[in-house]
Amino acid sequence: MSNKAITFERKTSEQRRQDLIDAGIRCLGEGGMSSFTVDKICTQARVSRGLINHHFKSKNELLLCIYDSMTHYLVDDEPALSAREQIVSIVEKSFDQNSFEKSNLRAWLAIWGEVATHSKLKQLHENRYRHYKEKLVAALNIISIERNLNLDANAIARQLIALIDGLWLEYCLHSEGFSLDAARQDCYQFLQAHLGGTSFRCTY
Amino acid sequence: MSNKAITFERKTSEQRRQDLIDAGIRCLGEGGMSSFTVDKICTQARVSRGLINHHFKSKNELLLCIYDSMTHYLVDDEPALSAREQIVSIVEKSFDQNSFEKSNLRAWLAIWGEVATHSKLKQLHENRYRHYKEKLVAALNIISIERNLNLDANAIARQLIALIDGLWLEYCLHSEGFSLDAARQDCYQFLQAHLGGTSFRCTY
DNA sequence: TTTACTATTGAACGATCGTATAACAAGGCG
DNA sequence: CGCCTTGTTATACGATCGTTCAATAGTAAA
Repeated sequence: MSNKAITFERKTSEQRRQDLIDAGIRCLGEGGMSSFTVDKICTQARVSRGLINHHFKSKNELLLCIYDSMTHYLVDDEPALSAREQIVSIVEKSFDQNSFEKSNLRAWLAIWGEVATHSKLKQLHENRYRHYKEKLVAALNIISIERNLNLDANAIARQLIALIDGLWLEYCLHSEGFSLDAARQDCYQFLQAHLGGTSFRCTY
Repeated sequence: MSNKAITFERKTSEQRRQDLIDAGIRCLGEGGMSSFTVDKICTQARVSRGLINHHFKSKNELLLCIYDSMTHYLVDDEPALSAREQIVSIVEKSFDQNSFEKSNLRAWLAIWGEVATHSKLKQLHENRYRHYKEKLVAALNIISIERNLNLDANAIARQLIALIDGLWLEYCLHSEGFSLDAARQDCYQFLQAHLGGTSFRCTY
């Protein structure tokens, strides 16, 4: 009975969901939204086609779960950090070796392209973005008060986010002459110019 | 004979190509790459489905022509302008009322998502980008020499492009609290910080 | 008017899309 | 063992995808 031929691998629902999420991200990274296909996702996950609709209500729900999975690392708060450390943490996470990788960036690009269209995805994205930006603005305001700078925290946050996303975009679309360190330095140089001092030149 | 019922409108091949290009851009703007469908494009262009493959070798060739059309305005050189004026021109064009519009941005986003995948589109995009960046670097170098600044023109160009694209992206994905003037000011503030003086604060 | 050419339509094709569903396999529990 | 729940496969379905092609409408030249 233990030698009986096993025709398929059986997993926990949660495990299989994660498999499908990972497979979906890989598909998005390889061929964008046009590769985000039930067929291709299930092939990637080494699973029969019908399985997606067993673990997810629809392909769209899978996409939402994928977005959730991809943004999860941005949400975990570390309240123990100082304002400056929080900002540094955001920059470092953005250009971390793991996340700042071609296929991951392409997956992001594909999702961004859908955000404008899908209302639920848009809503989810706006919530994440708001949380992300508010965190940044709060940290900037603390620094502004600490250093008596009278900053326009909102504008700086907007510019920093734009800079980070723009650097991602540039790296994703034409990586020649690009490096993580250069991107990091671009951000710290920007922060230094606005917040003064050498407190952002450091390596973290 | 002049009163005979006209069953369809006949146009020049060139005119019809442009119609299809415009329709394709509109589709991309409305629903991203998943709305870039022969059916929808032809409906937009008020034309029968078969016509795309008469005027274009394939849907992919249409996409390349669309990219060409969308980037055309970036390529036209105006050698009469000074270095500073060239940079100002780039910023102004980027946040011009016509190009900086939701549906246009969404079309760009959709195309960016495809660039990573399609080799021909990627090649075309890299050429355009190289030309664009070189123009910027050259102008920055001139200013650097004029003002004795010893700039890292390459880094500044990279950052400025990232800032512009990132602002586009932010506006496209969550436009709340965004304005063209704010984006323009962000760019000029950035330039002022690096190039000094008040020469980039001006209105153009 | 005839002829040649091109723009246009509309139907058809095979392929692939997302989803629904029936049949089956595996494991827990009585 | 038999029953029940659930993970999994395989197939089928209608819709839509991009492309091809024969037929038709309009225009310009002969």
